[in-house]
Amino acid sequence: MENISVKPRPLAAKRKTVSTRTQLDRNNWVETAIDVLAKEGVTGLRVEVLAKRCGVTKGSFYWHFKDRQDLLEAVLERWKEGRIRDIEKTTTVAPGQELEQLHYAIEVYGASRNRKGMSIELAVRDWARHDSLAAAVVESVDVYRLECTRKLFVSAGLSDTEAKSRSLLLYACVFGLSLMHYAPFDANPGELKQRIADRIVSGQ
Amino acid sequence: MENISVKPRPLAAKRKTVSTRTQLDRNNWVETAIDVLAKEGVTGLRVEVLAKRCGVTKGSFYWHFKDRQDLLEAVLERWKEGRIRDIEKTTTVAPGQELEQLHYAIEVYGASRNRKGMSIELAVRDWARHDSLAAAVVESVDVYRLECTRKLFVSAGLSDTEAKSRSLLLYACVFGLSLMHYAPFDANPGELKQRIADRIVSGQ
DNA sequence: TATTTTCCATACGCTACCGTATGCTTTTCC
DNA sequence: GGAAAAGCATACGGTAGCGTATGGAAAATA
Repeated sequence: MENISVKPRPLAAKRKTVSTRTQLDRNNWVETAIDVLAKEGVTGLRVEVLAKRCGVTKGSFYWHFKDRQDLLEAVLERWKEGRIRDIEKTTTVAPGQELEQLHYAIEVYGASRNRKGMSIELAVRDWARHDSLAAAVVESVDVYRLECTRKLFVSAGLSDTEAKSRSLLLYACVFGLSLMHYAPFDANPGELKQRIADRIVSGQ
Repeated sequence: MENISVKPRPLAAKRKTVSTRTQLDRNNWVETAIDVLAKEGVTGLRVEVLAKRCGVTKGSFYWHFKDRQDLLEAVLERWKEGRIRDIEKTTTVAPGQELEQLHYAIEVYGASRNRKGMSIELAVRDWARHDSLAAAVVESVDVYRLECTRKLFVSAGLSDTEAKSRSLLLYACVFGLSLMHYAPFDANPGELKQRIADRIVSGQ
């Protein structure tokens, strides 16, 4: 006797295009989550939305994660690690190259390139305004960043307090610029940014 | 024949404490909405939550507003008006007082005082990252702010491009500082801020 | 005072989520 | 190749939120 009710047979090939790309792990989920975080913010980080984006159902999600909070914590942890590595890479420099490196650091954050990175950054910071764990993570990253940049300024010859001030000014300005919409204010934003960067790293 | 099922009679006095403070209008809703916006962000702006906070039900809400979007637009409009007025007040100054006024503007935004205002500011800016109307409002406010501050710098004697640069630096720094968590970075944040403010408005 | 208008409560259907329970495949390991 | 474990689908109950419909109370007006 044949099967009367034939199921649609949701084969693995149905999920992804061709290659039977199954077997998701925590990393895949976290990466996808960070993608969504960049675009939608933390409130867009929904279990069933992520599942659809991964080509599976939430049955899979709850296999890898205890609950939504478990994912959120993993996202924060991963973001923090990535930032720490990035900071170390950006602020490690040969003697004499400190000012160039500072200029470079400013430029990397700005505008077009690293657009996704900045979206994540802003999403996490907004997240931190309503969540104490996220706030703690942001704070630790901030302190680490400020400290690394401070050392660069010190190496460049600035006094200790002035170095602290410049370091804070640098990051405040970088993040501040990223959430302003000043395109119609000036026809040549490139020159403006250059002047601002100079004022942050150069002089006295 | 008496009423078999006697309703609990939800009198007006049930809503607020004593004074029968009924009769909400659009303004009341918008003000409450901005309060919630400051604390929860735009995603916390829920119709039924607002209603509870106003001491009424959503039946009232949908009397004053077409839908949730209608409220959101009213909030944006009101925020914009308030900002424009505030900018005009802050940047209108007697000749010779420009630099003092710029210092004052920086100080007003910073830290403790005007805490709520900055919360709203950040909430609207995050909102603008996912909503084109909010983005347009933020942009118009930004351009107006930048322009007003630019004039102050010009009046203080700076060149036109330098004034633009400083104006942008000022607001970027103000907003950037507001979303950083740098408390453990320095024991004396007051001095740091003072140095930063000096670097923004003074020199050359 | 009677009637309209204003303002709000209540009840309803609908969708989007979360988290759990249960069973079906596929892989792993013996 | 068969048992155990891993990985996922499906179905379910529950909450929160949006918007509509409708009736009732309160205020304005005649």
